[in-house]
Amino acid sequence: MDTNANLEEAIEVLQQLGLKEYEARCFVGLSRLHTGTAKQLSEMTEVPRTRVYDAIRVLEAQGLVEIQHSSPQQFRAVPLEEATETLRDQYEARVERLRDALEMVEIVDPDDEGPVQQVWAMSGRDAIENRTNDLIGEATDEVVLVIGDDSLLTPELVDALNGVGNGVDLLVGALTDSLQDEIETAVPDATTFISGLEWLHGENATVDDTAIGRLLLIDRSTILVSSIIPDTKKEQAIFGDGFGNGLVVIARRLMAQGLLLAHDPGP
Amino acid sequence: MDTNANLEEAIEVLQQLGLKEYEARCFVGLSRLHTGTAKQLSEMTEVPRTRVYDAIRVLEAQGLVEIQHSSPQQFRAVPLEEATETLRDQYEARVERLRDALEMVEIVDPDDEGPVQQVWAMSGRDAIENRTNDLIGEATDEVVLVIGDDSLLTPELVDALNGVGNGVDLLVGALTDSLQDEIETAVPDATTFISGLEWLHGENATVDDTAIGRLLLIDRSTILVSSIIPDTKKEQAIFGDGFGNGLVVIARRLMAQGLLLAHDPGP
DNA sequence: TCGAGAATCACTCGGTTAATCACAAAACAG
DNA sequence: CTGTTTTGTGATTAACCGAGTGATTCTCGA
Repeated sequence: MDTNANLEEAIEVLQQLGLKEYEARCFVGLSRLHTGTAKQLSEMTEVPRTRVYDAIRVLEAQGLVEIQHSSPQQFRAVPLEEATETLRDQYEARVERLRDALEMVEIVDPDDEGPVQQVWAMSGRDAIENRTNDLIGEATDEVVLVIGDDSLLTPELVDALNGVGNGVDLLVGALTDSLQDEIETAVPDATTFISGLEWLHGENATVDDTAIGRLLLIDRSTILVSSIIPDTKKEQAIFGDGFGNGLVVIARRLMAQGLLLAHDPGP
Repeated sequence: MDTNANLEEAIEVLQQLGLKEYEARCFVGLSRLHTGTAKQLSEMTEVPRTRVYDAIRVLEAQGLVEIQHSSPQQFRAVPLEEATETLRDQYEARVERLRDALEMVEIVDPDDEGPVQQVWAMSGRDAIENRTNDLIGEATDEVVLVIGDDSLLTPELVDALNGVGNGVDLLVGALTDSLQDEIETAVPDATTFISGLEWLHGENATVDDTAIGRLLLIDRSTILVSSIIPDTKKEQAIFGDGFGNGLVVIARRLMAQGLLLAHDPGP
């Protein structure tokens, strides 16, 4: 059995969550021992015995393990559900504190407003998805969206699409029939189409090894284009704002040539 | 105005969330600048100018800032709501991964079951609260709960109390009339009382500067007692399991003397 | 009382981060 | 076009923190 990979995975994630290596190792060690002494833990987790105590103390302070003050001391991990819930609580509290602190502060000097020709770059799947959904929520006239990968059609995206105002046209393109079907059932109000942009496919990728992930055009004045690096699966996006923006102009031209299959705005 | 404290708070929390000092400083700097160059940021945040670029790159990769690739480069922070949402997503994903990995692994050797005389120590408000709620959910006969501090009566606790099975007696004690009233309206099924344990009050604290936070007795065989260090507000608890447990025995004796005002189980 | 294991403390080593410097490239003024 | 300033990158040094190890004190059972 490959339980070992899971062990390493757990240790790694715990470190990402802020634990030190010894602490992480001790916690997963206890998770499978259910109850153990420093000696047992040390043997199982390869943590020097003398350091087990420090690690456990930290874990105890975080509410992840319990200590029995006998001799020898006994340790045991909190049940998994409790542990994850506790971690979650911790995090929520932190994010909340951050929000409050920054809200109190965001009052700043509104300096000059730079040129309108702005193209911003951002990356990270979650961040791009959040931005996408936000933008859709702010649309007042039209949303054109092309989805380049099935995994991008998340419940949150569906919610955002279904939540647009009444007068907003929804044009959603997909690359495959099956994805188009999915969209049609999930977002009944949307006009769907199969994208004419064959270059969205990874198979047709040119020299640069990237595939288009999303293409979003809001009210013909804001655009977001994301690409996905096939190797790392990382998503990165560029984001243009303003009617006169170069990117936006290009997008409009694409539409005019029928590539995005938009209908002309009526008289 | 004391906006400075908020700045520091934000920086500190961001570091707890895994960012380095420079990254945190740059992010809060951008949060109040809304858009700025490396130079501006450097002056405002005391981050060496030449290091701003690295920090920003990391932030960009995490989806917290956007970069405009002009010269000079312009940076701007993602809107606060998006940022917190992104951080939340990140964290949720991690906790999820942890849960999955540990679930695959928790199959372990069920060693010997030690003595029944077990007293475990744990600390951390969230962890203790989670344990409290779990224990209440597992009660089959009786729940005796004394709440020593108003702030401990959380919505989750109320849910747990209202969610117990039908045959379970609920006895909830408070220290003040007002708290008792709160409990009565929030948990109609509970029999409430004013605790006769005056020593729960912080005012009456003895030499050791601690006040009792919660006292929980489940089915007369499991007990949890928590105390709150007045200085640090940290909560710590001891937790005893098993009918023959010394702690539990003490608790039952307290009840027999009427201090916990339990009714005797009928014939 | 004594010895063996248990627990704590004090220290070294190595890697990471904070901080500074040197330099190349780009923008800008004249 | 040229020299100067600003911007961006890379290399280098210094301070810090965590991983690993040994010495010391404590606890328990014989």
